[in-house]
Amino acid sequence: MRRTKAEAEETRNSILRAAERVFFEKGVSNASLDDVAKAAGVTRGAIYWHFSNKTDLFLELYNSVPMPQEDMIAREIEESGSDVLFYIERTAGDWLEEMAADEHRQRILTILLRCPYGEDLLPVLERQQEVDDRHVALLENAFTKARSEGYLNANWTAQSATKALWWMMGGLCSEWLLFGRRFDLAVEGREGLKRLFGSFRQVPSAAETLVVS
Amino acid sequence: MRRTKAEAEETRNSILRAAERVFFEKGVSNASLDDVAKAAGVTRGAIYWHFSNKTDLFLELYNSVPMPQEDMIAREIEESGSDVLFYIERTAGDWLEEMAADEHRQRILTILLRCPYGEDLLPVLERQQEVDDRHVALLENAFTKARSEGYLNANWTAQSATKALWWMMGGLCSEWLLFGRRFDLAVEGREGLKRLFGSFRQVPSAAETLVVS
DNA sequence: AATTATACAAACAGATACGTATGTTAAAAC
DNA sequence: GTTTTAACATACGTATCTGTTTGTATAATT
Repeated sequence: MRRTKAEAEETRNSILRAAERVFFEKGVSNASLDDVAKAAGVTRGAIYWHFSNKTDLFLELYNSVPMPQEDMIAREIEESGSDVLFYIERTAGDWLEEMAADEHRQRILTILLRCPYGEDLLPVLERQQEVDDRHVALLENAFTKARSEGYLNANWTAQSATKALWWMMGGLCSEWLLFGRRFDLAVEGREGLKRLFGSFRQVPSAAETLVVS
Repeated sequence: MRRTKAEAEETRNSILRAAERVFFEKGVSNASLDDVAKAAGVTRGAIYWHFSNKTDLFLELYNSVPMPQEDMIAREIEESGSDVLFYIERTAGDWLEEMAADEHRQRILTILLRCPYGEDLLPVLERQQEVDDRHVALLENAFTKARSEGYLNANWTAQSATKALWWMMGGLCSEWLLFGRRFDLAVEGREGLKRLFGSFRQVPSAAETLVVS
């Protein structure tokens, strides 16, 4: 029964959403296209009409997730006049909060973390690495600005601060996503960020003044 | 052709080592028992003789990896008289170095990170969580001792320091293992540890006292 | 020395899962 | 109004993987 173009696009989207759930629950390589089809309320025929195979479906699923606009973030960093560190901390905390609230993102990221990047979906891995590299570069720029404006503790370089933050965020999210969300991501995350950025800011002389006074 | 008991144990071990390589390369659920058998130079008959199925093989592989003796670490923490923080930093750095040198551990950990913990190998996940929880508890004890002895900066609590270190180590290793070892784990790791522990130690008043005395 | 149990290999049967080929219906195109 | 074609469903053939069964040579047992 031929559907209208809008309806077809609807089924395509429902297949993508079903693939997201099924891939998340059973793992990409463990899920069959029939699982996805049943979850979407269609048959494998519909999947093979809209996508060429499972790898293609996975790639399209990966492409369907909207990327955060890095340009905007970069511009905001430029414009964040006073305390750059405060802005970075707030952005990181907000990102955690969005992650905790958005099951869509959680599933996509979990799938990406767990997926066995063997040969066929290697382009996904490479693209993911590009995105990560750009994010790290953005962070390092921000921390460099913070250092040049005297906000960064002498103990930290822009690079080491970037990596410390990046790895902490990564470890935090990995544990939360891969090991069953056993804590409140936003609360624990913001607490950790507070401490880490406290140590970024803590310039000894000022601290001494604080303690002495 | 029946082999002697020693030879049988040898083939069992070769199957386990082959499973480690194959699971690492193709992913657990994507690897067939025939792949493992061929990699081990046997047939599936040998595998089904020594193990009951793939899940059992995976569990035995997981059990075959020797656990670091926590008791010893705990005792060393107790005995580390002077600077507990220095000991923790050194232990963490050594752990990274061992990881970088031991391809065996790398593969096992990668498999564990990527494996789709669905239903059947849930006990593995739970045991892994227990191990992690004990490690975190050990760390927190050490940091508590560090705090009570005045080595820990007022900016950090024992808990927040524990989590910061834990997440940073986790993010570091996850990125290194899952995304293709694009940097020197030991060097970058020790650098990051140096900065983080620098901020742990940096306690103005105590440092002042130390310097003055 | 004969028997038995062990350590596998080889063959077999059943279940998926994949890709394709074909069928079907209704929306477009003319 | 007829034809065409898009959007699927259904059916088919095939490869693969699994679990079991059977075969077999040799070490261990008696």
